[in-house]
Amino acid sequence: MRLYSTLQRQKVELPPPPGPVRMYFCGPTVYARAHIGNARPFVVGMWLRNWLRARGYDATFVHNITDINDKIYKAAGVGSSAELAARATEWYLEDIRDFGLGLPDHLPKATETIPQIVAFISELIASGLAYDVDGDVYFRVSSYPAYGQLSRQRVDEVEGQDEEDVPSPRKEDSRDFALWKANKPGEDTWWESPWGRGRPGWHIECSVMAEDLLGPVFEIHGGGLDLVFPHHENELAQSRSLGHEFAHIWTHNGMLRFTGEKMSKSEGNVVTVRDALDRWGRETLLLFFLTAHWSKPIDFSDETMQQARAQLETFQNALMNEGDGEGNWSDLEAALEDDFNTPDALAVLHGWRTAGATDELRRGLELFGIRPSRFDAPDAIRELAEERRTARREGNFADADRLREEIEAAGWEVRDVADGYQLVPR
RNA sequence: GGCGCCGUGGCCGAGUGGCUAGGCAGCGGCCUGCAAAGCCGCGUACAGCGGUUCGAUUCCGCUCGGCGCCUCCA
Repeated sequence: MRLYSTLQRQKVELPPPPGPVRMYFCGPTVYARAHIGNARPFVVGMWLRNWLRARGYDATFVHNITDINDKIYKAAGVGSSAELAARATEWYLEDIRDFGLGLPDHLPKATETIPQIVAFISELIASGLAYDVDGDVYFRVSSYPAYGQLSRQRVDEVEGQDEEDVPSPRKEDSRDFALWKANKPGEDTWWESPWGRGRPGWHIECSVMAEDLLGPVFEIHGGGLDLVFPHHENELAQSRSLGHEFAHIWTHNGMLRFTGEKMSKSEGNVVTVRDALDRWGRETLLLFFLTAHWSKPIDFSDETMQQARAQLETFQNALMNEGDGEGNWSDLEAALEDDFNTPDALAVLHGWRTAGATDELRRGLELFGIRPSRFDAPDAIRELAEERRTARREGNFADADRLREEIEAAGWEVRDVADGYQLVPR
């Protein structure tokens, strides 16, 4: 099993089963409903974990929730930031549950990791890798010569990472980034720390949550491509400067595009997971994600979603009857072992479909959480279909056609098959 | 300006130095009372220009175009 890693710029082999394979994928900041792009790391992470387990790996998946930061304060306005974060966390949990892929092994929250974060920052300070100024603590970028190794940024060309537009005069170096931020007026959520009241910076929480649950060395760190710099670069710097290997493989999923651009809250071109689920259903959405390689961008549009839906229907049709074809499971393994190539895997599934290898097909789709539903038509529809069947037997095709139209008007399609009929929702 | 990704047939989308990807849509056919589903067949694609090579969609260079990051962002 190998995966393309941003750090090494090539596919990196995973140790053989049972591993372990410990995975940490960055989750969302909770201050609004998650959009579909936010869901990609979750979906890819769950697929990967489930697949690794199926392959005999001891896989652990940690997916964090950032429930404290500037955006949350801002979005909460005069309301309670903690309340907003709690509500948005529930939204997110509902959303990911509804994908039907199961849940990560751990869903840590930044606000529940504060003591570990404080301890980690203290260690950085004690090692001379960080310094505090009036209640703020910054990581000293110059103390870590390998800084920039992940994003291939040259340290001297990196612009300042100031949270506000004005460079902070308190920093030794504009590239230094905050580990701890002193509480400011209007910020209603804070913790006591050796540096005074405040709250953790964005990057440190991920280093700490990952190491807290997975240890100082783990196999895979994932997240959106937009997090490579500065977020992941900073995580890597914090942890490695303390001598921890931290993650070995860094996977970055491609951006979800909508109206030609990256879907993002700040652009406003957003479709929430909730809306997409309601409109298209979870299986179509999953199939949609399957159509593109995880590392590539993917376009969300009516057309691409309709194509996904059409594919899903062909699978559903195939699984309405048991086939007696044979499928080669290793074909699917080959596709997934090589960088988790789901479009390639999809082609294998279609091969099984046309071959009538329904056992393998069902098992293969199940891996991705796609479980074609049974179609149980309501009694009223069944009665119409029975009536139509009788009419057809008697050669009364005018009535048969009229009944079909009635059934269609009620949202169902009748298909005449060898031993009767099938009812499929339209 | 710096770092990086990508451009495959109407659409989506893998992949490879020479051998059919696959799907969706379309067209033709089989099947069907008519349909639907399914099956068979068809389009003969790799942005452009150079270069390397016996041979390039696949390697190198340039051009054009799209995208991401460098600021919060999955």
